[in-house]
Amino acid sequence: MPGTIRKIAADRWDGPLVARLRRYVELGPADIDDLRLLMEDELNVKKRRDLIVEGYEYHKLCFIKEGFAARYKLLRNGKRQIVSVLLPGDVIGFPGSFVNHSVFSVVALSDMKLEVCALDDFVALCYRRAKFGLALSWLAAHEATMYAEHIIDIGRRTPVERLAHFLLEIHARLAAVGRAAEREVDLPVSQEVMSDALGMSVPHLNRMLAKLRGDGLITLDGRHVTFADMRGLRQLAHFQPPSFTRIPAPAATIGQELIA
Amino acid sequence: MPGTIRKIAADRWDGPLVARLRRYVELGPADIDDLRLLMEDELNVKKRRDLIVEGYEYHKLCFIKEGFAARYKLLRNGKRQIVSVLLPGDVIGFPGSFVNHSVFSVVALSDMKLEVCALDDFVALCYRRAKFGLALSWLAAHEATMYAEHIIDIGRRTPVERLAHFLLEIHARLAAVGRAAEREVDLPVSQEVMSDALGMSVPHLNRMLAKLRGDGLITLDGRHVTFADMRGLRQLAHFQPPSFTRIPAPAATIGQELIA
DNA sequence: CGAAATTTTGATCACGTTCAACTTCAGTGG
DNA sequence: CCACTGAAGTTGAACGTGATCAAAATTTCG
Repeated sequence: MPGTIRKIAADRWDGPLVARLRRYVELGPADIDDLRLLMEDELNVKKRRDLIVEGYEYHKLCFIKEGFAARYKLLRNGKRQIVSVLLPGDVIGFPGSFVNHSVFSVVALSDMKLEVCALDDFVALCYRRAKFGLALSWLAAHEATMYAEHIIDIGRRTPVERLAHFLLEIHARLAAVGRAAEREVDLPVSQEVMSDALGMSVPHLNRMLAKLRGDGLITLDGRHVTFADMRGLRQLAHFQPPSFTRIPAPAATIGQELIA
Repeated sequence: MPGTIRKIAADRWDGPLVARLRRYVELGPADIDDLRLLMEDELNVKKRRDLIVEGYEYHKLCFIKEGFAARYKLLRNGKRQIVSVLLPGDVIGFPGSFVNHSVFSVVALSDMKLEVCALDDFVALCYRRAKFGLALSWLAAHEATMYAEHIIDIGRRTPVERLAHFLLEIHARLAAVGRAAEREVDLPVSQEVMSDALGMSVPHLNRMLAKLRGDGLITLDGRHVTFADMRGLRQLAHFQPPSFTRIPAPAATIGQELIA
């Protein structure tokens, strides 16, 4: 692998954004420099703060460096449905920044560190370097896949299965960014959040948690989960993490990386 | 508006794909030509045929010219959850073509006409014209928004509300491609499909349909729905269609279109 | 230490599933 | 032309699951 020295230099700034995009596409030093220049701001957000409020305009992309958040909608009857739990490496502002009036709200579930850039600036970069537009599409496909799995969860899985699936998903996603060990996780969320994500009541969620424990599939210590029987849990949840293709390199312009 | 003659010529071929992408971005004659060249095939598919089967590789994008389909997953217990109903102008292969082994299946709900292109070819085009990569992102954001709304539906709306929301969504989407009148739709799907989409049993769906009829919100004649009280239905369903931003034009290269 | 948030447990009951039978309708072949 | 078939829609009765409400136990945090 040539150019090692330059590569390391550019990597000095490697936010969660770079790590995330690298799952889909090769990024050279020039790419990373471009990305860094895009960032307007490093933002610190306190727990329980609303980041995006339904009905307002919001045209930024925020990349989570640290902390957790939830994308949700509040219904007239006071019920809340959480659409997705956001972890380090995830993007806030998708898909909200693409519509005129945000349809969902996002709230910080813990203190957070974010990197912010304007959507318009990102789009401008995409025009200059098409690979970023593609990376955004891949990221969107990833997001959509998780949403779809969430639909399956809520629609046709029983409450225990749902919970099992949720635990495995969170574990897999945290492990993918190096924040979880092989067979354990610290849950980033309260039971209320889980129940709002999984479309059930808090007491029932609690009982299902107890059931998983009783069946010897997990052990619990506060919010620390240990997967006692990963196989059994996976089977119960029908869990199989999707593996994403990488974006093909441009055919005509091989070596573009080196020029940059 | 200059260049009218060329524009009309190019517009002669305007599949549902062009109409769909135009919701997000300006397309010039050169763009449309490029798109047309991409298309490998026009495909006819019979009702009940599987288009994508879970677990297999699939790396094409299909644009629906005519007909309906459903993206779904079958669970071990025999239950089926429909993730989304696909209408003319929609894309088959998203997000399935972005993962190594498709997680969902797609089945034709009616006879269909499709335009097919290879994902790799589309990606190659994106490298040449960045706007297509962005268009794909926007389309993906649109898809993700619908999925998210579907999660809300199943998770926290009551069965009647869910059904009402479903009817309104299908109506709005069909109207957007000119296949539905102001206050009526021909449902493209059976009650079994609806129940699998909404995560309830067929009998219950049927009763909720009867309830909407009884409450004077809709009238039914076979699969022809007339919205007797659109306001009331919208309120019941908390329905508000998202409106999408358009992709900003490239700042530096105004007039790029003319060169092409 | 006091106050608030979170987790746990219990009792009751409505809602929606399940299963079953029956109806209606479109297509098909005798 | 009508009987046959299979798919789709409709209705009913019984059961079980998970929501709801309430309260206690526990932890976290100001």
